[in-house]
Amino acid sequence: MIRILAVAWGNKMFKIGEFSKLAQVSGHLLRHYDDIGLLRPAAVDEQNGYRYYSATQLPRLNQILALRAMDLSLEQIQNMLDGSVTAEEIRHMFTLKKAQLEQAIREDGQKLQSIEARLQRIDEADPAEQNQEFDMVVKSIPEMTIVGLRDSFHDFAAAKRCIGEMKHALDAAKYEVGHLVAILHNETMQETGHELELGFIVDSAVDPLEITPGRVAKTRVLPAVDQMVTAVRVGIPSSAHVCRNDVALWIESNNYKISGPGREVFLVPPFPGQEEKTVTEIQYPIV
Amino acid sequence: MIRILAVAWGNKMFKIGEFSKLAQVSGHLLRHYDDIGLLRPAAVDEQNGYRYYSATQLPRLNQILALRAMDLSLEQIQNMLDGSVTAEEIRHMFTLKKAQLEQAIREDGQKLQSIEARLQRIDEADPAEQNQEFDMVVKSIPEMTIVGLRDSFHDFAAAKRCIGEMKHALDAAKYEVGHLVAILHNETMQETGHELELGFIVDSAVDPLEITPGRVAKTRVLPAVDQMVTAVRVGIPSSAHVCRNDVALWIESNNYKISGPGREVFLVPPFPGQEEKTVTEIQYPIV
DNA sequence: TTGCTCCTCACGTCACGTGAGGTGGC
DNA sequence: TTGCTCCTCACGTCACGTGAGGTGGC
Repeated sequence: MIRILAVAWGNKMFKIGEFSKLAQVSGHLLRHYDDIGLLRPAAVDEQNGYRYYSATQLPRLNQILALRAMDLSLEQIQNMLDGSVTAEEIRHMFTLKKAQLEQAIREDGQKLQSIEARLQRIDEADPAEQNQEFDMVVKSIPEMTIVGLRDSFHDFAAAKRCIGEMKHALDAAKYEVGHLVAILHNETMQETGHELELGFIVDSAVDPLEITPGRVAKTRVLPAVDQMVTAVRVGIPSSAHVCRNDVALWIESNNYKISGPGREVFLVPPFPGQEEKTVTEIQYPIV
Repeated sequence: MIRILAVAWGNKMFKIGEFSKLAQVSGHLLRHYDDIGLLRPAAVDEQNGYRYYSATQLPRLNQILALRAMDLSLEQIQNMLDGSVTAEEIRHMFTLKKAQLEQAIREDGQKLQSIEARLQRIDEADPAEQNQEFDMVVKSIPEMTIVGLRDSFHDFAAAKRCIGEMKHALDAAKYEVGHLVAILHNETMQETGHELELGFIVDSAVDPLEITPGRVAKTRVLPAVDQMVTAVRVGIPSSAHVCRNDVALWIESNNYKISGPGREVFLVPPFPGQEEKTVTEIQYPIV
């Protein structure tokens, strides 16, 4: 009697529903693993296609689940269990996955910080003034070449005049130029006495060009920046400091630090009567 | 001349390629956002379907990118920018996302720990003995009812005898029973003097049943366990302590703590001559 | 006989990336 | 004219979940 039971138990096969309950997984998962060859049932009824699993397959299923819980792909798991990769390769897979997880955690931490900063600003903001949001985007900016000059400008009008003269001279010399870029070389964001570098983006170096007596526009290569906070605003240029303040605030509350001079790229430059249509991208390199 | 330029600039439209370079995104992303209505081009050529974007659309694109960088779905972003959700709902979305990110970070931290533990074991292991791996899976176990008894057993044979008697009595009483469960009530994993609870899983409560004079099997409800480490092994029961050691090691190196008595579920019970086919699931509740 | 379980498609998920195959613009 | 850019499908990604529609087993 006992012996009969023993044999029955020893060969006991589970239908997919029973086995899935044993292992706490869905039947669909088991069918999926069968489809991709990750865990084949111990037996399949030829007639009706029923899958039969043995309890001795539980360790393998658990192995799969354990590796999956470490975020390995099913393909990686399959290779590991098939023994088609060496122990050294397995070690490498784990090391790689470890690095990926560390990266993911860092990135999620960043996201978390921006959300926290955002929530704080929502709570602080006067509900009446649902302020025009300047959303910051961090991106990397490649190296670019500009032709221009660096000088100290007493006020905004002086800079504007210089830009006009420079554009005029460049047009006269038949140079094809791109966007106007202003680089803010004074650390403090004060209203007057700006130390600015003004230039136009060009494809390749050009010869120095005298704008007015004593003022010469030269080619300079702006270095690539790996992490640049970026905000685009539409509006008159003289109100730009408001946006710059927002950028500074954002940088602070997202735990970054400014690592170099800021730039302003005039995507749509200011023109008489159309100043409010000016489109500027404010950029600050950060770490 | 300048005025003409001004008008030209003010209306300047970018083809998708130019605009995508400005914003540092792929053309495909822009087409996708057009398709789902998230960012429609300022103009579309009826003839050839060319998309034309204005620089004034950059702020919106940047908003999208900024929100996307916080892991919000495009659908959520669309609702936020359309103003079809209230400020309060927006706050809620951020709060929810914050919680999700915190959760993800915790989970990734766990995964990281299991991988680190695994790497350490790979490095420590004797390369000769590519040891039979017992992979641990953490899952939650629902409440279950068993009929059985608790006693102190001097050795394994005594427990085995008791199980046989119990099964016999249950069969005689025509009770349908499921798997055999052993609950290990002594903290130290010593070899002798086990304080054990032995029982069979049943669907519902049964009347107390006298097994041998003085020994009565009673119904008891095992509490559900939220986090249970689980390992399945195939092999003779008397070597189970090896696996239990592995479980303990795993628990320790994954920074968990045992929070209650361990269980052993005999998925395929030991039978004479078939002991090596025994399948056991070892379970320990953890926090 | 009646549920219950099992089966095999086939589509949906999420935010695009990667071609295929073709046309318009300078 | 020749590249270059643009267009619209359509499929792939990853690990299943969710039915649809039908059959076998006790």
